[in-house]
Amino acid sequence: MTLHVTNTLTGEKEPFEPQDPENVLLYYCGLTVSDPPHLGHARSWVHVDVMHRWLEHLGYDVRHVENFTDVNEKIVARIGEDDLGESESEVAETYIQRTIDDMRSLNLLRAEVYPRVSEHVPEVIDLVETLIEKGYAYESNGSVYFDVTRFEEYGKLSNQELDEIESQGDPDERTEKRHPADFALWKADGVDPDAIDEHSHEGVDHGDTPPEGLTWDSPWGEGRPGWHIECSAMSMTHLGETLDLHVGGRDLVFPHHENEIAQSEAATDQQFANYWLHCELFQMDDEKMSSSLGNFVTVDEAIDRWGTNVMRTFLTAGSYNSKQLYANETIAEAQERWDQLERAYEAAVDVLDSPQASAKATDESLRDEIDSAREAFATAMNDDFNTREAQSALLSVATAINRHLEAIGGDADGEGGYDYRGLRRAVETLEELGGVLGLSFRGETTGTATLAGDVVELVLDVREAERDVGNYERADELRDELEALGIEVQDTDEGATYRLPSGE
RNA sequence: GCCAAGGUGGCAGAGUCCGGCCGAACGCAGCGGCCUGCAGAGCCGCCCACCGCCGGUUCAAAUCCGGCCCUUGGCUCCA
Repeated sequence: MTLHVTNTLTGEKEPFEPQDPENVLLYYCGLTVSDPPHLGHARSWVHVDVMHRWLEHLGYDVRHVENFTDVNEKIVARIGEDDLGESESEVAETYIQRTIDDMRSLNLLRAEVYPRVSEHVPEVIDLVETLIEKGYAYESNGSVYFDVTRFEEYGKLSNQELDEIESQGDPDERTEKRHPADFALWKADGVDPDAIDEHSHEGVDHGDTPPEGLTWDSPWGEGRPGWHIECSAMSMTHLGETLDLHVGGRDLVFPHHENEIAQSEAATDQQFANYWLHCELFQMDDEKMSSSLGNFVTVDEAIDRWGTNVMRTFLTAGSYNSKQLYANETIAEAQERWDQLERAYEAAVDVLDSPQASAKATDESLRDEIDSAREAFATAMNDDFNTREAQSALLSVATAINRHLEAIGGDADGEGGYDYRGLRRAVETLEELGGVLGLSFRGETTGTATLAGDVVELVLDVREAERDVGNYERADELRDELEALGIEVQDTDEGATYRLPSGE
């Protein structure tokens, strides 16, 4: 089965065929860097990252471009707040750095480039000029608007009729516009102080001298790029006129992506993107998580608390295009899934790297289960990146490992022994397919050469001595105390084993 | 009001495009058993679903068609 994706443009699940059979041009609508990234952003990032990884797994060379919108009145509104910075670009850089740090801690593959609006203003101006020349845009009081009535297919992405769209943009723009749904490509002058007020955090008062944003000279006078135009300018600059995949949040379908299509296709007469994929949003109780509602958990808080692997397991616990419930219970479940994978992985590595792993032992059912898990994983991912099903396939590898270890058990020195080739295949499968989900197994087993590990072993030796003399009360205390530190202790036939908390 | 997505067990979440293998996956929670000094982990088994409601098509529907109810998102900044 080949890869199929759900295309918002058609509403259908379609076979994915990039223009060039070896390359995929992927554009992801990145953030406006005016607030710290939250888990909602992380959810989309991780899903795009998984798409990227799966496409590479399928053999494509993925050219992934992701922008930072660093010119926006919301950024200007943050000037002077906390230690964010004293200018629009300083505030933007503060948040860009934070965003990049978060991306790294989520184990995201790097994009080919992360273009910023402030470095693409000449391209924006060129594009706006083209649109005016072709009659799709008009200047009004130093601002330039896109004329939606000239673009016949306007509304094709969000399925709306033009006369049902009431208006776009600030109220005071409306007098300058020919049609209420026309949207700004270029805005005259600097940032409107009212906009600063509107976007400032509560309690922040800039007084009589509101901060000012950047402006650029243009054929229409000093001004700033409109909100939507930058994505068209940047994606064309770095990926060309027609993208294979354009991905973004569901909340951007209208007006942002609709407007991108209009301005891009009007300018180039080419289809802007062949496949539009939209990531669904988090649900918190009965509303979405968002910056503007303030009901978010930041990425760094989440990573600190749960760790990268658990967060990625959580974020891929549903399909990218279905809503996900954000709740402690759903995260705890992800924690459990990840622990199962990691425990099985570590157990397999332990045995694999032991003399009990035999060159001749073969466990057909282990091998069969790995093969069918690999197939199930591929089928799931090819079916519109069904990450939940993919996780399920991974878990079945873990079960197969445990079953094999259970079956051989303490009898490894006897007839059978552990199936070296089977376990090696299992370990590689977890690494490879887990890697597609961006999960990384620690690759080392219990008893590592860390100081923490040495100390734990020391405590376990003491505990073992207590057990030998039947002092179970003290032994249990020691175990409880270790577990209070996050160290899992397990008594087995070969003595106690332990797992350090992730990150240690 | 208009546009879009969705309503599946106690929770979460696949399956719906291509009707039958769905008496509904995977996981969590719950219950038994194995193992264990105990616990955990693991293994084996079990419990819980008339798949929002009503009607239709069909030999056969969670899956197709029609109507209705409800939820969420978009129509203002938003992943």
